[in-house]
Amino acid sequence: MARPRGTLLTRERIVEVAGVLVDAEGLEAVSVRRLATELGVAGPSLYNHFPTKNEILDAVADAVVAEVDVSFFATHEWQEALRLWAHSYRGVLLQHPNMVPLFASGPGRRPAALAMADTVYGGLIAAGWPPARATHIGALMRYLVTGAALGSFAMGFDEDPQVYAERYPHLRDAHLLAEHRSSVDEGAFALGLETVISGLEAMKNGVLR
Amino acid sequence: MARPRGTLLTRERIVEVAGVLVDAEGLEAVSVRRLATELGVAGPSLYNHFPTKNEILDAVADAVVAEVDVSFFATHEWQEALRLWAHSYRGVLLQHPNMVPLFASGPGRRPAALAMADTVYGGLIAAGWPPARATHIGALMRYLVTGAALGSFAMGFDEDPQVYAERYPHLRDAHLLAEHRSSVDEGAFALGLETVISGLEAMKNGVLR
DNA sequence: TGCTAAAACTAGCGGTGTAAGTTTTCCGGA
DNA sequence: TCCGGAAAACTTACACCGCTAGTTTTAGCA
Repeated sequence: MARPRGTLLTRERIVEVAGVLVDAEGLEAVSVRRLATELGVAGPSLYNHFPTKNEILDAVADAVVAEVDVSFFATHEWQEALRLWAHSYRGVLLQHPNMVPLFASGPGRRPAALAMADTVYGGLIAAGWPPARATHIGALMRYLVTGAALGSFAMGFDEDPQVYAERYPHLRDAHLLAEHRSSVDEGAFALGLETVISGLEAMKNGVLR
Repeated sequence: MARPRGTLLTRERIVEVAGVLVDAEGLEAVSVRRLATELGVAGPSLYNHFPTKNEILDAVADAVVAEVDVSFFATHEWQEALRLWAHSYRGVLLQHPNMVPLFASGPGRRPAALAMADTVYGGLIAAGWPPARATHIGALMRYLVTGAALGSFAMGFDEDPQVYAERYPHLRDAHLLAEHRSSVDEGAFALGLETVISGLEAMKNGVLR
């Protein structure tokens, strides 16, 4: 086959199939040849649409970020908007756990990530926050959400309980955490979110600093 | 050469050299053959000491975690201990930016990570926090620190300012952030840390909930 | 002293990302 | 309407990757 009649590949289709493959089988399952096979195409054909495998994965990550709902900043007060946005953000990452490592290495300056940052920053400015603080708040929220997603993904207490008891006395019951992990994660995340938001509220009202 | 007179390789030496290599040239520079060359040894000899390349990198990550200072929980009140520990933790990660992706994929249950969790959890319990809350607090701090390290590593506004002005109106001056990045990161991290700690203080005194 | 386990080696397998060059199809301009 | 160049698929191939297998020599212990 040389050039086919209809176009077989588009950036969109490549990104979509790659995303499905990552979700289903993990990052290591995505090789150029494997992804091409999944698309019904021979290996290096993908390089007609992307210069590099990493750029494909970056685009996948960006498509995921695009799922985050930032509409709240147009309809709610900044406190509630932050809260709802953060939960949406975290929810999206939790739905794609295999992609979390992508956010640890790829640059956070793809279109969807920038659009999200733009909306959040704009919303905070409109709410009266000084630019420097708005920058801090946006960054801080990102830390919380990505840190939480990363933590959920990476942590795990599933070894022999006896080993724990001997070596790490305070973690004696930590092996129990495995089954409660998602609830622990939610609790810790909510704790952080609420303490931060009420701290910010106090700061805005001049109670702090 | 068959088996040499003196031992050429030890786990410690492998981990140490691998760490130096990651710091100097990044994760992709570490291949088994390259690392072996750096150790003055032929490729697969490393497999006499580690079953897998990933386990080498896990050990490197764990050695980094071991640098974190957790002694404060024995000498300070829980608020100050949390603060000092978090800063130490973040400082260590910032000194090894190339390793950040390791913390996004590797399991957080290597010895040093567990020892750190044990100390923190124990300190919070000793300070009177109920176990469930102590778990949340420990997890939350981890979210903050790793999220911040990850953010510092991944973020970057260094493209053409004109592109920003057109597409992301609120980020018009965001390209300026590149030069102030470390100060922004520090500010955002400190903001999170302080709001969280004072929120926790209020909670412990029964002001909240 | 002799045996076993350890620690290095060499050779090689299947897979990886990507470059190079080829062929065919599509599409815009004369 | 024709035609030339870009686009999009292909095949081939390279250098490297993680890792396995089997070999040899040394070290340590009975």
